[in-house]
Amino acid sequence: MKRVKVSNNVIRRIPRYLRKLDELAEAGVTRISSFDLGQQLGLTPSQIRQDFSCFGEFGQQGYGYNVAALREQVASILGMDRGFTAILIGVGNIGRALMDNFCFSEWGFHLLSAFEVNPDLIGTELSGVSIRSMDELESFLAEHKVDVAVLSVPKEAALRVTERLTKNGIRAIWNFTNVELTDPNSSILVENVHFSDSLLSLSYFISERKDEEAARAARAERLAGADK
Amino acid sequence: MKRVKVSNNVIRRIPRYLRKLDELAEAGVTRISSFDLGQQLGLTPSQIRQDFSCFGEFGQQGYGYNVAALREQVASILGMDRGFTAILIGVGNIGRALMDNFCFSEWGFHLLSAFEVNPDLIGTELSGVSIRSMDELESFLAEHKVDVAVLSVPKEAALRVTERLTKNGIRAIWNFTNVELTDPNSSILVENVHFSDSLLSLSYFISERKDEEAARAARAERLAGADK
DNA sequence: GTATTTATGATAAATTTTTAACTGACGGTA
DNA sequence: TACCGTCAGTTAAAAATTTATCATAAATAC
Repeated sequence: MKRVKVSNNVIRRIPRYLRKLDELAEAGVTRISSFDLGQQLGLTPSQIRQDFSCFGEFGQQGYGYNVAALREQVASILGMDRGFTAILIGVGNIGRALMDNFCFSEWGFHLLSAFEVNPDLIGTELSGVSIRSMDELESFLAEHKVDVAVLSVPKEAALRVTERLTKNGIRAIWNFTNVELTDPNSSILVENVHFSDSLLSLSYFISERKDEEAARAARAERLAGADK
Repeated sequence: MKRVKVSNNVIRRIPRYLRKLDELAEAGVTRISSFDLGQQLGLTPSQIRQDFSCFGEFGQQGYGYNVAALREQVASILGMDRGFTAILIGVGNIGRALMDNFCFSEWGFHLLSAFEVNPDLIGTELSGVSIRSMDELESFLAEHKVDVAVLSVPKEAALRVTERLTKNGIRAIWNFTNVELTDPNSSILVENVHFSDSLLSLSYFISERKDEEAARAARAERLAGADK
């Protein structure tokens, strides 16, 4: 597969393509043009063709894209076929929700184990994944190749645990804590799921809309006043 | 406050500023320059000044920004002082995690109630928030001004619930289901928290890094071969 | 079998976003 | 109180991203 330097914006769109393609396949759609795909995702056909062209030529002139074939290409671009492994740290509410509801294998990941400090949980299983003591973390990492650590510990523990992880070979963290782990001069990959950032963005957009509506109302008011 | 059309990229950075400013305040820092703030966030000073200039003049030449004052400005930009209200639909794992761990009020939101179909949960409380039957949804919405619906129902229910919500006046959804709700020709604001998208982006970056390392190793190999 | 339509991939243009440069206000200091 | 250095806000330049255009290949219709 072609692998030139691809912009961040493109990469953030690829998972959306995957999701849409799965949806199309399920609906029995076998081919789709960049135009129709764009319609469904709110993107221009140009952008879609440009995005895919970063990785190769997956379409056919006069036909469009084969849904199943493109889906496989996209999955491969994202590394879903590489058998990445993960461990989860912190079986609190979020950790449990992930273990219970989030199907790691559906996205190409293998969740090897979870780690906890709560003695009531240690030794038990959740969705077929064993929960180990945090004391076993280092030895486990020494024995297994782990690509990603899912960090779902309380805020206070985040930095301390991160240090233990990186000291023992972890080079990618999926971060559910509200702590900014991203260290500019570190080679650790950190992917943040900051709930608060997301909600605050939404809060901004709602505010913006309310302001616009208020301004529109005020204009209408003035106009009505000038009329009489 | 100034409110020109601000790009999406800017808006996505504002919550990060808020988080960092809170962190600085907690550490006792009272003033900060765009240069230092940039250092800590991995952004250029220019970009930070440019971002804030979309909304007004919050700094002082020769001094920098007052951390506490800027924090309040940023909070106001995001609408945190507007007293937005929310309800939560679906007290499954994710819903429970949000009610338990996510402090809505910390971000200016008031979580009025949750809604569930499971009879065991209906009538109970979680973190001081009452759980009502889904049957009461319409009447509740008729009686309360609700700005945001937090959608944490199973995938299958997502579209059906969304329709009920929008039919009853909900105009903003914080979506935790893995369903693409965003309808291009709708005025409903949807903010998605797609775990899978996030993980797959990380998966891409890990793949990219592995490929680079493999390529580097191969080059070194060839060089060593040419040497002898 | 030929013409016509469809729709890609490549290239070019337009737009947006980011970065750099500049001006001048303010604070610190002697 | 006058000087110097700092640093915000603004303007301009550069870079990146998105959109439009075009040439052409494949599919479909006749």
